Amino acid sequence: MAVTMHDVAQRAGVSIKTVSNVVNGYPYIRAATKERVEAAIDELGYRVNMSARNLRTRRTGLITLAVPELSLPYFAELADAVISAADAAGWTVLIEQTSASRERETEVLSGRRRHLTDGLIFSPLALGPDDIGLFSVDFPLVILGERVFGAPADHVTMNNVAAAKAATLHLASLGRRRIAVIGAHEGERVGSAALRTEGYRAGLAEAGLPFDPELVGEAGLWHRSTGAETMSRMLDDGVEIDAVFALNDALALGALHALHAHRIDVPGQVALIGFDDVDDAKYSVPALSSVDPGRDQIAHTAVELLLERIGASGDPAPFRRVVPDSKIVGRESTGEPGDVVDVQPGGTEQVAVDMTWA
Amino acid sequence: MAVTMHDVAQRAGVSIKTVSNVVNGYPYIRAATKERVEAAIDELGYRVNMSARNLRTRRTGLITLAVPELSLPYFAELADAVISAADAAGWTVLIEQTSASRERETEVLSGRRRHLTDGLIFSPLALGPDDIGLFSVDFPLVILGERVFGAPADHVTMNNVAAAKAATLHLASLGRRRIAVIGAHEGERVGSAALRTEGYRAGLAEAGLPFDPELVGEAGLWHRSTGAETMSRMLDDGVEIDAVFALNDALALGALHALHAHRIDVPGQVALIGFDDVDDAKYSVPALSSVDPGRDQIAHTAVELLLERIGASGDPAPFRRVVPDSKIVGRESTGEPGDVVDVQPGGTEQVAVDMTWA
DNA sequence: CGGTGGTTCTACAACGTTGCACACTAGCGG
DNA sequence: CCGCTAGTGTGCAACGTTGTAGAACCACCG
Repeated sequence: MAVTMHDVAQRAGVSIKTVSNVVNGYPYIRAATKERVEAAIDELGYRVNMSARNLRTRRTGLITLAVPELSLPYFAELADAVISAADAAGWTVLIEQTSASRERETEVLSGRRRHLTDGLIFSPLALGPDDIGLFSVDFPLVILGERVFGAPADHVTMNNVAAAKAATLHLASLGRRRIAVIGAHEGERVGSAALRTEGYRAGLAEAGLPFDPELVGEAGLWHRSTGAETMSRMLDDGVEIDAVFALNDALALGALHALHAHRIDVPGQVALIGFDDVDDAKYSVPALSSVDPGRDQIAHTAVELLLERIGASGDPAPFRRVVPDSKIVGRESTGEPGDVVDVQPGGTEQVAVDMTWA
Repeated sequence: MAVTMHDVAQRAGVSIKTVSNVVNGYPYIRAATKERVEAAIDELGYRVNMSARNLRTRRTGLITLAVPELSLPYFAELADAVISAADAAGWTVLIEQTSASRERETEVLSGRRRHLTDGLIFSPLALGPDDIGLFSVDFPLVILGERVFGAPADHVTMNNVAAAKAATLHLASLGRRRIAVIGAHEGERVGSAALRTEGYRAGLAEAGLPFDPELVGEAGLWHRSTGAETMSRMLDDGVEIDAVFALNDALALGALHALHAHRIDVPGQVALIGFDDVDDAKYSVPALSSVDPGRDQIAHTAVELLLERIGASGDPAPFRRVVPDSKIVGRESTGEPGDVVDVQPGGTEQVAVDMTWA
C-alpha cells in the first residue's frame, strides 16, 4: 500500500505532525530532526496525498481553463501562456474544451467541478449577453473575451474596436480604397465579430472611405477553411478589392491561400492583415501582418486576477476589467515588414458590482 | 459554508449515506426517496466534494498529459485529441508542459503529482534510452514517441522508419534526384530524428540514389524558425536540390518560407514534404504534402491503454507496444494533390516485461 | 528564583465522503 | 410459521492530512 505520513513518522521516530511540519516548511524544527524526517521520506519514497491535503485545507491548487478548442492556435498559445503563468505561481491547470457549444459552456459554469478546482478562467464563445445570469457563480471566475460584459466577475478583454480601426487605417494608409473584411457575423451585436466590424467601419469613416456591403464577407466559424471559402466566394463573385482585413489570423491564412489560388499577388494586388498575431503569422508566405492583442499579458493578468480572488478573504474587492495594450505588427502582407505600431494604451478599470461568496 | 451531504440529508429527512447512495446511482432506493433527495440537492445547490470522495475512493478521475509545449501545433492537436478521448470516458486531463527540459521531464516521472492524478501519458523529448531507469514508476504510465523503447510501460509509437522511407520514395517517384532532408540530429542514434533519417536513407537506397552528406540539414529544435534558417543556409551555400523532406511540418513550413524568399518555385523547382500532417498543412501556400502518423488513433489508444492499466487489479498484464497506421498525404507541394497512400499497417505487439505495482 | 518569551514537538479533532456490515420489511416457498 | 431472498435504509469507521492548542524545554532578564 501507499506510504503515508504515519509510516514516515514511525521510521523517523517522530510524530506524524512533525512530518507534516517538515513537509510544509514549518520553521521551528531542529536541523537534526528535519534531516531524519527527510531521510525517512527519501528511503520510503513518500509522496504527499493530495486528496487528503485538499480535503483538509479546502483548496486544491488547481484552476480550470475553459476554451473552445486547443487545436485552434490562438487558444493553444493562450493555454500555453496560462499554464506557464499558473505554474510560476505554483498552480496547476486543468483544461476543459467546450467546442463552443452552449451546453458545454453552461455546464462549465454550473460548477460540476466546483470542488475539484479553486477557480475558473473562461473564454466563452457560445454564451452571450442574454446568458449573463449564468455568470453569477459562487466561485472565483475570470472571464476572457468580448461576448459578455458586465457580469459579476473579473474580466480581461481586448481593445477590439480601437485595434480593428487601427488595422483598417493601416491598410488605408497604404493607399488601398477597396478594403474587404472577412469573418463578419451578420446581425450580431456582441462578440469579437461585431466589435471588430465596428472598428472596421470606424476606420473606413476616418479614412474617408465609403462602406460597401459587398466588401463584407460573412464567416461563422473563424477557421482557415472558412477564411479560404469566404475569400474564394468574394473573388468568384468578382468583387473588386485591393485589401483584406481578416478578423483573425486563421481566416487571414485561409484567405491568403485562396488569393494565391486565384493568382493574386499579396501584397502587390491585395494587401492583407489579420488579428491575434499567432505564431504562424511570422512564417506564412508572405509573412502576415496582424494585430497583437497582447496575449501573454492577457494570460498573465487572468491568472493574477484569479489567484487574487482565490486568496482573498473578507470583503470582496470590486470587479475589474483589464484591457492589455494591443499593437499593429506590420509584415510582408501589407508591404511594411518590421513595423510595429502601438494602437492605444489599455488599462484597468474598476467595475463596481456587488459580490458575495459563500 | 459549502453545502455538504449532511445538509442535504437533513433537508430530505434521510441519512447521509442515503444521499451518497442517490448521488452514486445505487439502485435499491425507493423512487419517492430518490426524488426527495434530488429535490434537496437542487434546492441547496449541493455539489459533491471531490477531495473527500477522492480521499475515500483512492482515485481522482484525473490523468496527466505531459508534452513539451502546447504552442507547437502537433502537441496542441494531440492534447485536443487526448482530452476528447478522456472526456468521452468520463476522465479529466491535466496538462504539464516540460519545455523539453531534462529537469522537468524527470520531475514528471518522479511522481511529484503521484497522488493528484491516477496516471500519466508522457511524450518525452529530452530523456532518452540512457534514462530508461527513470521510467520504472509505481503508477500507470503510457509512453508516446520514439525516444525510449523497452521501458516497463505501455508504449504508443509511430512507424517512423517506414513512413520516412515512404515519404522519400514519394519524392523520388516524382523524378527528384537531389533530395535534401531537414531536421537531422548529427550523431544521435535514438528519437524521431534518427529514425526518420534512417528511413530517408533507406528510401534513397531503394530508389537507387546516392547518399550525400551535403543534403543533410541539421536542426536541433523542430520549429518553423529553425526550418527556415536551415533551408536558407543550404540555399546560400549553393547546395543543389530538387526536393526536400522535412522531418516535421513546422520545419517544412519554415523551409517553405525560405524557399519562397529565395524565389524558388514549389513544387516546380523543389518538391517538399513534411511529417505529422498538422492542420496547417492543408492551408499553406502551396498546400503541404505530409505524412499522417495517425494522431487521433495515437491519442485514443494512449487513453485506452492508460485507463485499462488504471482499472486493472490483480496480475499485471504484459506491456504493449502499439503502432497506428500512417499514411502519405499528397498535396500541392509535391504536385500530387489529393493522393493518400497507406504506408504499411501498424499493429499491436506484446512486450513481456515483469511489472509489479505497489 | 520566578517570570517571560522563543523554540521544538505532540495530541486530538476535524475535513466530507464511501465501504462494510447490518437492521428491518415484505413476500414466498416449504 | 420458519427461513430465505430481494428491496430499502442506516451507523460506524475509516481515507491521510492539517489547524488548534498546548506541553516541555531552554535561555535569559530582573
